[in-house]
Amino acid sequence: MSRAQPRGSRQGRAGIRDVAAAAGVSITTVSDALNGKGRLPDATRRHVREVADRLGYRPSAAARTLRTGKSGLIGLTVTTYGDEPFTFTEFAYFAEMARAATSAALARGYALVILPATSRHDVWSNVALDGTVVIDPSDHDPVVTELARQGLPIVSDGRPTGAVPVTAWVDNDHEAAVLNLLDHLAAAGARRIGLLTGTSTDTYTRLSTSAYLDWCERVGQEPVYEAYPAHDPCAGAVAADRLLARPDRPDAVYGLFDPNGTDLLAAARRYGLRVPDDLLLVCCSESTVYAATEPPVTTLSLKPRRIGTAVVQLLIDAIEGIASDRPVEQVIPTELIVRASSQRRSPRTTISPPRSPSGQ
Amino acid sequence: MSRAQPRGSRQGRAGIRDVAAAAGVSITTVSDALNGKGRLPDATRRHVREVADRLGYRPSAAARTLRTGKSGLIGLTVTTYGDEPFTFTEFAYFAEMARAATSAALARGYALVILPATSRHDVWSNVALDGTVVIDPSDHDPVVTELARQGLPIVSDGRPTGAVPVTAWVDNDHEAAVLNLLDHLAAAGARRIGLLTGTSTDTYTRLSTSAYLDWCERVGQEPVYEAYPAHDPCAGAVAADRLLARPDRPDAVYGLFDPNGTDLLAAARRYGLRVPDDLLLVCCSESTVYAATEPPVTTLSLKPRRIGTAVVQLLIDAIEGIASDRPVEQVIPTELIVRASSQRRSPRTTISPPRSPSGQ
DNA sequence: CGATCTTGCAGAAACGTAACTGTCAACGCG
DNA sequence: CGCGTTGACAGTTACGTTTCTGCAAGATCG
Repeated sequence: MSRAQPRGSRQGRAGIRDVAAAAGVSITTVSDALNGKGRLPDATRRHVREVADRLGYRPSAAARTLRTGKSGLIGLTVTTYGDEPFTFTEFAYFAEMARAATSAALARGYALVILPATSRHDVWSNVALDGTVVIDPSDHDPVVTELARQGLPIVSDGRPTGAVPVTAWVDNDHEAAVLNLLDHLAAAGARRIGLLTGTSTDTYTRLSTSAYLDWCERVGQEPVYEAYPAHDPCAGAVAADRLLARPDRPDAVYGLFDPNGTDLLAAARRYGLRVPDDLLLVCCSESTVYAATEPPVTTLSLKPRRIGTAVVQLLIDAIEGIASDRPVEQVIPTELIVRASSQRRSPRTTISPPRSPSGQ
Repeated sequence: MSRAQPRGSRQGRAGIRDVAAAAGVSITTVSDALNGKGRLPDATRRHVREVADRLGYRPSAAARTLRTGKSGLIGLTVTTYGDEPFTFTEFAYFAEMARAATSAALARGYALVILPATSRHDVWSNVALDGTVVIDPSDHDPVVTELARQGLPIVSDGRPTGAVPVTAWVDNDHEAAVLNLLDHLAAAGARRIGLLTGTSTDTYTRLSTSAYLDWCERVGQEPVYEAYPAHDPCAGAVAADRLLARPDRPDAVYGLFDPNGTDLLAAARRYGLRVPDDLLLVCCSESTVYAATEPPVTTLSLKPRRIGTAVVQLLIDAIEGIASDRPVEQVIPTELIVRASSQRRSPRTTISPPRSPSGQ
């Protein structure tokens, strides 16, 4: 008894052995009582729990992680375009997605760590992760490669290209979404549909653009598009202007990125084009501002909340070794929220009461 | 796939003792060589480093955290309104702030963990934090109290009210910002300024509203305001409509929340009010869409990037015990971005009678 | 030339927890 | 009455680091 004396470390927080001493039991009993593990009478369990509460005992997360090999942390990696750690343009999408992902992780007892793909390696290796969500991984992302080499589960938002070794992925059917959207515009009377796209090579931009080109070829329309670096908001306004200034000006435009809607509206005003009478408009956005613009703009929603939730569920299933019935390759349907900007005959009166945005 | 098993005969990844064995040195030497700690000749350092690389050795973050007591993780706590883990309305602000915070943390070797204030306690105690950023802590936030009891540094975005024990805080001078903004509107010709505010009791809403009331009393104007639950985007549109439907309709409005600008623009159109001729408009927003609306809307920016950076710098200073010269209570200036919506002389209007009270 | 100092490294003690392996009494059973 | 069984714990080891202490061998010095 005198041998196992609690050292003079009264300074720090109460440890498990302080609780054991105060409760008059062994460390094992405390651990079992608090974790509901061993076979103990309820009286002992209650007693230990009460003493632990009284001492304000909190188990050390580091020690638990070291012992069990599970940290309860999952990484959220964001691809980067500029020198900033996050994507700027897709941020409404990312924000919603991250929000849903955090929510879903939390519900299962995990926390999310934000880790830009370009971050220094020492930061990555300094945090114990149980797995990672990767948003739109590039072809030979060194971070993903390294994580896979460590044997960590990886789930990506966006289907992986090339040899990216992911455990599972979730994505929209971008091609189908674009084709459907272009058909919608054509049905509304568009004769020549233009595209506002990006110069980067991420999957979303690439698939959407090639779907547009395919569609053009199918219906025999000459492609009319402008590409700009999507991370630069000013470049988007300039590109919108350029698109409407072309001699072969389109009578309908689809913008791939969130701010394209307002930029195109502004450009249309500058050229005296009425929307939707002279120009039909659709853009991909998760923002609710397009419900209240003049006119309201039809948007394509990628359902980031569903994606964020699905990605996290798949990842945690993989971490916990659960043989879930969820498919490891999930395609989330998109939603076209049709508003006045893509309908030739607008039924809206100017005095209609505000409507709640559909979706969700 | 990659089953390059070093001769350590250990099942998992290579540990420090595998490196030591492979390099023919002791564990101490490996640790010192990799961390640049002890006194070793460069030859040994290089050799150890090379062997570690060859084995793909990554030190265990959990073990390091357990030993050193530092995890390199800082929490980012977000107050919650609804059942979702994040604030919805202030999300543009939050997104920018979180982005800057992540960036700043990363630059100093730390990573950010997103932890909603309402999360279950076991998640909080399951992650080893070195400190926490708290956004707009409420009066007796149990999470903050618990973290403070553990002796963790806490820095808040928004000055703490009551007895919230924070190490430091960063905030805007909301009162000054609102007063300045109202003066700006009055100088532009506003006779009766309305306010679109929230029903929640967070510091931002409270301070801004009381500043508005103070200003009204000072200049002798009857307050004209509508309050709505800020987390509900639909309620915002309704409240904007109500505000302009009042018999004592204001000729200028300040909206406290991000979507108020587009909602007010839409409401003004419904009532046939021209902006800025019949109605001056300002809203608090970090969004760039207001540069491209019709007309462009004057916005108040709270400078979330500066706040996020400042908060993280203060927190890491406190964690590392650096006696920095930074003040522990920082006030970040706001910026009023003046656009057409708050200026009476508009180049586009040709024959507008000044202030015709009712539209149509 | 012995005493002291430096250099270069090895041994071992923590860090706080979870889990495996005893131990000891009470108990049922043939 | 002997014997396996079970309940209720205690002892101890291992997780993978960092770091404090120790200890030879060579360098320096009075």
